[in-house]
Amino acid sequence: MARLLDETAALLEIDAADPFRVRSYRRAAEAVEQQTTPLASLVDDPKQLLAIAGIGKGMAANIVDLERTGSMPLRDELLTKYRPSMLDLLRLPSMGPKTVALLFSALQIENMDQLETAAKEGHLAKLPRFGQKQVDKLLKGIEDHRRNSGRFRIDNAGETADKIAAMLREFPGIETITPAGSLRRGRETVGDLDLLVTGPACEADVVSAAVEYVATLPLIDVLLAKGQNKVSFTLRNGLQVDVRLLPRASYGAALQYFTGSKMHNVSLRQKALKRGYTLSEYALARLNPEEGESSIVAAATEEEIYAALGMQWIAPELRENCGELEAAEAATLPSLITLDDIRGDVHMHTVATDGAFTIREMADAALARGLKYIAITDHSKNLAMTNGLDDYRAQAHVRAIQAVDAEMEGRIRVFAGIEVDILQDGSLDLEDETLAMMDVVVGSVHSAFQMPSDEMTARLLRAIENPYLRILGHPTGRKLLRRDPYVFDMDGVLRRCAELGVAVEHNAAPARADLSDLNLRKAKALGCRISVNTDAHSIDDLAKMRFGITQLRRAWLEPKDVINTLDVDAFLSALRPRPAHVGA
DNA sequence: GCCGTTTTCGGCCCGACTGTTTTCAGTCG
Repeated sequence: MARLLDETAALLEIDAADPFRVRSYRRAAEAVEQQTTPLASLVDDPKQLLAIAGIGKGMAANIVDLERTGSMPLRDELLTKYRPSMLDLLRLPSMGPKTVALLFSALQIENMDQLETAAKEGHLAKLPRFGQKQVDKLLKGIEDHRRNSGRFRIDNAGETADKIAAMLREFPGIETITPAGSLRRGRETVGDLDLLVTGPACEADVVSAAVEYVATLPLIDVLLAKGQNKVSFTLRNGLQVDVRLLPRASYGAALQYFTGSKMHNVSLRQKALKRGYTLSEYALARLNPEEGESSIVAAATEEEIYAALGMQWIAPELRENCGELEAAEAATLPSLITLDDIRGDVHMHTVATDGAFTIREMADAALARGLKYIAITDHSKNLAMTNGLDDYRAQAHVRAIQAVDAEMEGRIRVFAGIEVDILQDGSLDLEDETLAMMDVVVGSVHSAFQMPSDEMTARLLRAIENPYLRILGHPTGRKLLRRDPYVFDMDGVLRRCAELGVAVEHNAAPARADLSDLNLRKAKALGCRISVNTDAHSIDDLAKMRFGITQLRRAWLEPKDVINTLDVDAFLSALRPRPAHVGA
């Protein structure tokens, strides 16, 4: 529904509608996307729809139509004038609604193939604002779009940011480099990289030399723009990088501004205006300064700016215009979970299956990271390609893990576990006798392609009834940028997990970002015990915990919401109790 | 199309860069 509303906004824009009307459709799309209760249940009660900020009478009617019929009159009408394929064109660089409308009215161009043909055959030249440069840029844009229209994983973008930062630091007088944008906000993926740079070399009178240095970095594939203090370029993998060089005095304002999100900033600026200020990327300033009074109120740090607006400083992960501004005004922001709060990591692999290190090596590495307990959870036999453990090997592996636990002499506890496969019918692929030996049984689905949603739901519901299963591992099976999540009744499964005391795992590895922040909020609301684990296959993977924490923070989670923050004894008793007949 | 300590009309965030417009429109973040 959010996508349909967003498309309608784009079509309205192409139709040259009132820009504020367009914005209201965009706002409604965002509001719809943020809902944690199914819209179907709100449709029958208009009061609940109208209670959502950004949804008024007209939009509520649209939402009811979308829910009941899958479309709405305005969208249908616009689609008789324009084509859905024209929306793809908006993704090309320097292509906005006006240009798309012009191309359609003048040359009947309605998709990317037609645009490419027209560009190559020189038909564009007769249009206003279309010189050779514009045409070249467009052709390059089409090529890039086909090669790489996706976003980039946060860990890969982070590594790239580090690499560029190291090069920038070579320039004398560049001191501080901070990634902003969605990387700083901790989104799972980023569309581009925003790097803010400051230091003596960035002061207004000398900045041009530093700009020149940035614009000639050897890793640049295409230089897109070079301004007084901004350089934009793409890398060979298609990632766009925006570097901004700013004086110290306004660094906080710039950091706030370029961290976003857009909707957070728009709301913040509105609040500033109501207080008689104007906020830009340079400063928070008085609208009408008294004679002889400086207009600048705050600019050097983010803390000053939020404080001057009567707010607590807001962690970047929360800046999505999702209630954080109101909470900051009321001083009721949550004390978000941090990496230091994490004491255990209970999902990892060793050389016994598809890991790269031994039990002892994993334990030593975890100890070095300050963890108090871990669980070794290698694969079970159904994952033959990983050399998965059958009952006999799994039982021997338990004894090997217990031996390492003894070797560690209490410096870190090493629990015996297994990542048991949940089969098609919802049963587990090891005997109860084997599972009974495990401290931590993580149940995971490893094959669910094209399984209907209701079968998948039944499979998970049956699996979590097994009394030995203590953690539902990477529940959605999602692999970011590679695979769609398994589709099932998420609410129903989470609710049953909460009832049974089965913990739900948030897999910290960026490639396996399982529970989106939305689902994490749902899990919390439904009373689930949430466990964050790295699913480490090597000692380096243990560092990925920080990406998991970022997603937890985006879901407004505090230490008490995650069981891995507990001491070892409390952690074990937070898990579903093991069946009584196991004995002492 | 939404919204209200300026409440049913008249506002709605702010600035930089590009290209080719000789004064600024369109795009972008």
